[in-house]
Amino acid sequence: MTDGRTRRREDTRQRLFVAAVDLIAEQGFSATTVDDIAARAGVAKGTVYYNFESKTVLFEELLRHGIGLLTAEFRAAVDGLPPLEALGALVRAQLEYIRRYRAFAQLLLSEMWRTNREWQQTLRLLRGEAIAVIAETVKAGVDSGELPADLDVRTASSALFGVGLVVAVDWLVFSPERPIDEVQESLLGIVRRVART
Amino acid sequence: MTDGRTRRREDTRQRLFVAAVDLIAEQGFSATTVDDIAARAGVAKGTVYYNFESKTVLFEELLRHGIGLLTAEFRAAVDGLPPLEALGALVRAQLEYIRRYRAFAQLLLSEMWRTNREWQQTLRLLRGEAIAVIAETVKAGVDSGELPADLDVRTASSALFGVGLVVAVDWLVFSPERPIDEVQESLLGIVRRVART
DNA sequence: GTTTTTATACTGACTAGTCAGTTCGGAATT
DNA sequence: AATTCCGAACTGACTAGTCAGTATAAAAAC
Repeated sequence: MTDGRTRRREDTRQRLFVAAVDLIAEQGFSATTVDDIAARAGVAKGTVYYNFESKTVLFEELLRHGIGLLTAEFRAAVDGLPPLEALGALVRAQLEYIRRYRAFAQLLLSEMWRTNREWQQTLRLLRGEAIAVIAETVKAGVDSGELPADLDVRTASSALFGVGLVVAVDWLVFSPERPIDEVQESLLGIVRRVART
Repeated sequence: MTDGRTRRREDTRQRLFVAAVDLIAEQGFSATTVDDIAARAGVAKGTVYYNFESKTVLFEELLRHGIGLLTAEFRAAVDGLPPLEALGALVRAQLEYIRRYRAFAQLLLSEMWRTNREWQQTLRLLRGEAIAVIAETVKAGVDSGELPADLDVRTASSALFGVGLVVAVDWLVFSPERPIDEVQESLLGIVRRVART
């Protein structure tokens, strides 16, 4: 499994992911060509098709990979924490993630609300997995009375997810000169205020 | 000015705008072909190029048109109101707008944070105009002490703009069965809580 | 009030170019 | 020896933009 060959191949796939993420975040899926992706990854075009069935499949696996990481970080962040603190930890984890994988976040934001695309179903599913972690936390908070009882769990969870994404990416794109810690503070402030019973 | 010819032409342009908005909202700018737009508008492809210089220019004029409407509604909404009420009026105006032009809102959300696109500069400028109205209101509120003094005007304004957009579109795409009034209420609730000094 | 002219609006086949995906012999890596 | 990658040529479907020609309002001439 981790012999030289598989490692080498994993490395190529990783380089293709990185190249694809950067380009698609900038230009969108359709405007990004497979030739571009191969060139930026420093790889021949044939290699792309040796490693991935198609451009669409490459993108889908990319989404799976990226959101999988995010979901894992969400799970790790809330582990064992009481609801209110878990909520803060989620915001921090999301921003930490966006800071690290800004291009992927930008890509997510741009492709998340699309309809009528081949991979839309995949994206919807993955989004659900990430939000489920948030929803569990919110539900626990509402059940235990630490969060307002009138809070609608599903709405609040997806709103939280989307708002973190939009505020952080907005900052990165339109005010990149500012430290992202400020986003974190103001977002935490907002969430805390809203979470007050 | 309003003879048969100009009216007919205006009508054609309007139909092209509507067709383009719907398709681009669903598929994105690059994935939408000029043939598609023409077909949906019930017009020959040549007509698109008779009325607009290029696909990009059509899109830019569409953005100008759409955001111009939004900015005008913002201006009308805050007119003469004291800061706190003006803030609520802005939220309501934005949601009212999104309810009416949902495809345009979806399109905005998807294309807003792109970089390296020909029309990116235009979009950035237009976004600035809309946010300026929000910023004026927030600034007046901070100056008069009705809003927290530690509120950063620029950040708060763009956050408000983005959050309204993302929450509303998220709702439209992922929970369209719910009445949008509920979004308005919960958004207003959030803004009110955050605005508390 | 009818006919002729003109300007405007539209048409759709056509061109020139692009891009996803294929193919495959050979080179490099393990 | 087997796997992985290279690279370059090729195909076929698709797409932005063009342009010569048509239709039709309104204005001009009769």
